Amino acid sequence: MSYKTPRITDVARLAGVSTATVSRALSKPETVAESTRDAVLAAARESGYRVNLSARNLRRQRTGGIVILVPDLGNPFFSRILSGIEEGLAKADLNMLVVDTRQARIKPHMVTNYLHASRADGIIALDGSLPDGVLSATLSDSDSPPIIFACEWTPSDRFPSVRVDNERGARLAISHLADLGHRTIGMVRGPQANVLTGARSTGAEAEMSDRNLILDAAHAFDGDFSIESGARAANLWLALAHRPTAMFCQSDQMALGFISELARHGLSTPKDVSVVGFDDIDIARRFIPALTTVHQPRTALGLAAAEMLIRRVEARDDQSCEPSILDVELIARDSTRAFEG
Amino acid sequence: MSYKTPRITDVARLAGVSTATVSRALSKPETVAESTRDAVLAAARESGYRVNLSARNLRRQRTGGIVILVPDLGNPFFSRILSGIEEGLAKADLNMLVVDTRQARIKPHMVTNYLHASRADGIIALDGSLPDGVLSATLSDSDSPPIIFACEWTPSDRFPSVRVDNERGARLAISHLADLGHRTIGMVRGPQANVLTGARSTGAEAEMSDRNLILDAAHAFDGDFSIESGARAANLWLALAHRPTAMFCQSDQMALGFISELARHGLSTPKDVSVVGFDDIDIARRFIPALTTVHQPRTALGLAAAEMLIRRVEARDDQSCEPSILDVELIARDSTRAFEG
DNA sequence: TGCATTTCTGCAATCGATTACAACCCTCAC
DNA sequence: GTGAGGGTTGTAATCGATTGCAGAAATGCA
Repeated sequence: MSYKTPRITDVARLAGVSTATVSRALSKPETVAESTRDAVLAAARESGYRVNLSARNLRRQRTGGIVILVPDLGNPFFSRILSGIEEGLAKADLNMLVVDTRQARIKPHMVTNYLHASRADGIIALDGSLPDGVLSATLSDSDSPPIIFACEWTPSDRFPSVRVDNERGARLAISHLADLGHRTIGMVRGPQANVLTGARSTGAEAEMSDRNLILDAAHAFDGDFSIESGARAANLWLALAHRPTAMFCQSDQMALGFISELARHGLSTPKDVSVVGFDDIDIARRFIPALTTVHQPRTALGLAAAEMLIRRVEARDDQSCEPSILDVELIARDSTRAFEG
Repeated sequence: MSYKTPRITDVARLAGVSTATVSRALSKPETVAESTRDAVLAAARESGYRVNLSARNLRRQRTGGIVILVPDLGNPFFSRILSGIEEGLAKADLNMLVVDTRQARIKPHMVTNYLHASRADGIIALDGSLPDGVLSATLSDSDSPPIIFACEWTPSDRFPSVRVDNERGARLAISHLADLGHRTIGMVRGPQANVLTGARSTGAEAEMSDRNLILDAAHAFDGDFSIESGARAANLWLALAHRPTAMFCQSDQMALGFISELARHGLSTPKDVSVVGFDDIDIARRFIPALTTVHQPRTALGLAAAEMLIRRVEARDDQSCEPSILDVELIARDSTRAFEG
């Protein structure tokens, strides 16, 4: 005994009205007489009616979904951001379509597929390094849905974005180390082309120069924000003849990898070197030593991104492109200590 | 100068054929003559045509999306599983709709919304603790899409699932500690009602009893798999008059929280207590000390779940309900050592 | 050449809801 | 009593693609 899903005509028949009335009673209740509305609602409940979203979306010319482009889903840095995004989207009854852009880097057309209005009503990109071709296609195609960047952004900055003040964060990190008396400060950078790497490097170097410190090129290592790249940097650091007494790692993951690898070689943080991270991921305050780092409000950032996007989806003419910049904060914990010259 | 998105009729006109032919040339190329096909493809390329998914889905009675129910998106444990799922779904050209079920616990109807065929073609639940009402509704409603569980499962086990052998994992953990000479072993459990808690507790206790060890009720603490609940357990452990010399924590996060909190009180692992975790999250091998734990193949698990679901979506009659059980492995690292009586 | 297949294509119905428009019923004021 | 105007409701077009069916064209075979 299997029943077909009830359709709007079934509800209409049951309530003794037309489908138009059912539709209105359900989505614009105030336009329908109370008695009719009650009858419709009762019929809907009785039959277990649920609107068919494909049909609604086709008619309304929308999809009810927002695509989230994530550089690497396996990276826990993104999980709280996604959580914030989901919270924001749920309010507007939008779904979150999560797409990992790693494969997409190889096959740009995979991403292009998502940047189309029939797939999603909007896009939140957590990945600033999307192929140029993809984005320009998006810009020129009048039919592509609004896109905004969160955390990262594009170098050209032609798209709206929500992010933290990365330069200031980096300055805070350097200030903290300099205030502790460190004079030779090294750095583990993110990927060369990454906008975050650029902003954090700029901020760090500006602060150092304000304080008459210089960044020795031999003390700056390239990483990719991952734990293991931090560990690799540690090995380079170990090989140095003159080691910096403090390190600014541009992500917590790299900081943890760095500290961990040093520990394997018998060196301890902060005794042998002070380390500052960036992000304040969940494990940072529970690591041993607890990591001094620059806090990013990740959930709030995701939420803000969702809200900004919703505004654009609802009012497509709002073309103001001001990035929304959230504040960062240095959290001093146990991975840094005063330099004892 | 803004162009409307081309529709199938535009392509048809351009290629000088009917919409039916365009549709076939695009989705069943072998049924169309080669010359016609070429003309259609050329017209499609020229006009920048992309199929409207709402229309296709309406007609085909599908949605192209799979809903993933995640207990807590902020928890990095899930990120690699999601990554595996995404990989599996992408092959079948299915989207991943991620839903956080935290709010849903308060508002069950929110979840019910997702369990409907017009929303998704299938469901992967990473949350075994969904309200009973929700699931029974799903079972009885012939129109709800296939659902499978990954990692967790339902106590009744009436739904297919993909998971690891949790009992065996727990036995491995206890064996490892017992082999190291520990005779009093404590435990930090997950939430009371959770199936994982049940299986891991059962396995651990079975192994202990096989070895003539007993679990003192005072040595078993309740947690919720989170870092902070591990830290709370550590404080209870500290208050104990007779402390177990080894602890089995039912999640890595709890193990890390436990070790971290002890460190704050000046105790060190494994010198003062040996600790085994469960999951092998990314940070485990980089924690200080590196965490001994039971490895779960999380990406593979997500991938397997996606593939199993795809099979069910494509052949709805396949009602075999055998859970697929993946293997676990104990990874001995530095958080455990021999008991020195 | 003539008839039977096979291959290819087009017509038109269909998926299920939304909504512009028109029609209707009331009430109320003059 | 009549017309204006507000409130409700129904009719039917529409969103854009897919596909069953039947007809047309091409091919095979005797």
